[in-house]
Amino acid sequence: MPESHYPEVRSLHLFSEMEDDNFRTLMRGSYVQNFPPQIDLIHEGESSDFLHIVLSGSVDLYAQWNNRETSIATVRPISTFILAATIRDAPYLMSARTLEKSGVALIPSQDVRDIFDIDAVFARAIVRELSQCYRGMVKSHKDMKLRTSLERLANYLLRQQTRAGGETTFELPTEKRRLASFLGMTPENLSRAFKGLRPYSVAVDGNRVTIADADDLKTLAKPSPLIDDYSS
Amino acid sequence: MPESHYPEVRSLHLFSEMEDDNFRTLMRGSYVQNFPPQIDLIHEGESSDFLHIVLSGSVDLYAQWNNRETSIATVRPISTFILAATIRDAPYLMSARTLEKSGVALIPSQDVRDIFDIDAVFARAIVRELSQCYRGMVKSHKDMKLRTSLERLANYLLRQQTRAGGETTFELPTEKRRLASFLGMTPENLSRAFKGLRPYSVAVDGNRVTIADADDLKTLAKPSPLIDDYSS
DNA sequence: TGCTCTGCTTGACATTTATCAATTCATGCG
DNA sequence: CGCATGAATTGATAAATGTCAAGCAGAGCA
Repeated sequence: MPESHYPEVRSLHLFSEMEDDNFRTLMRGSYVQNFPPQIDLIHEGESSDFLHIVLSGSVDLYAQWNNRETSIATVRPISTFILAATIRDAPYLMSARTLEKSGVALIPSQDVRDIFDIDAVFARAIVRELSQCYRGMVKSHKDMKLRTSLERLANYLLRQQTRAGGETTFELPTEKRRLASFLGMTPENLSRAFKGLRPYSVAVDGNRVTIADADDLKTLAKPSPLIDDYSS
Repeated sequence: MPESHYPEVRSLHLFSEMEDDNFRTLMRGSYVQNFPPQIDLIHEGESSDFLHIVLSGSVDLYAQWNNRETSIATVRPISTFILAATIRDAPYLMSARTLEKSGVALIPSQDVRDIFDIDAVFARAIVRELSQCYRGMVKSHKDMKLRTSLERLANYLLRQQTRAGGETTFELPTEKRRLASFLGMTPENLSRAFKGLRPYSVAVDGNRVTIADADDLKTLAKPSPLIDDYSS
């Protein structure tokens, strides 16, 4: 990997505190690649040869079974993905594809495991990252099992509004078909769900969403930090 | 905690390799308690004061939202739960209640974090445990999003059969109402789903399930190691 | 034995969600 | 500009799932 990329990788929680020698060892074996949109980076079931880091663009994590497919998460810069598979040296449970033109760093899994064994600071950082991922997954699971699709959409919109700094109007960061898959519904149903939110002051025009009265929407959505706050 | 319990706790992957001094420090601050059935041990939203270890009996992890409740996992001896909350010093995302009379060890979270910071072997063991939990959660999530309730039940039964050593007939380890909640359906629907599996050689009598022809059932269930193999 | 409790099952019905087909809409391109 | 493409929407319908109410069955107990 060219040294010009070191600072941005180093700025990740995962790498920011570790020994410089170990960091440089990790980087030396790695490389950065640019991918066009819609390229499969990894596929579930494969063995995990590299830890991946999204440096630019965005990557969709998804899974398939019996000819069905579902989107599980979107990874945005700068974060890692499939850390758990790398650590356990186990097969990927999810596939990953670029959503747009994206830069991805690849660090050999074996190097990660080696450094993990000798750098306690790095190991602790991994624990923090993993526990965050775990809790995120628990929250998604609760969202899925406890809410109807309309409620999931309502809460999703409120989260996006927060991400957009609380603006009344904001852009959906993703295609609607993919959003539907992420929310566990069909594109047709997502369309209807948007209409179903109109009585709660939600208006949609293309990718532009307006929530005129967030408090009104919250009476339906009933957001909870134990499901919707992805920062804790 | 009485020293008589040390060996069984020590036998956990999480503790088996760590420094003896550190292990004893952890144990000294801990205690063991016996609980009757249906006792709430922790409740979601509370701060995580203790890492819990199930020594005997069984514990249900569940979550609530808006007056709805769903069962997320069952913890059986000897395993820990809510490790991620302990490590992050964050609120519990799930509640836990005893399903039967159960013995539980409680280790102060602050002690776990302290030892975690000074014992690299322990930190690594935590990583392994956490990554296992994470992958388990991903699998549950895929199960939920990619399969119908009938398919989830079919695969659940095949997993239970494996757990029971592959016997044609085995016992459900849990109440049907809780199984329904775990599988993300109502008890009524679970009843109907069992009937729906009769053409696939599944017979139910109370808690006793017979799968006459597992291959037949598999044509419906299409089990996949990337969803159903909880050991990897 | 009968009683009571609780969980399970069943049936009728309502709601939610998916599927299929057709149409509209936006976008890029020759 | 017109056309082709793929996404989004809409309507009609079907399938899956939930809800409500009633009945059934087994466990514990007097």
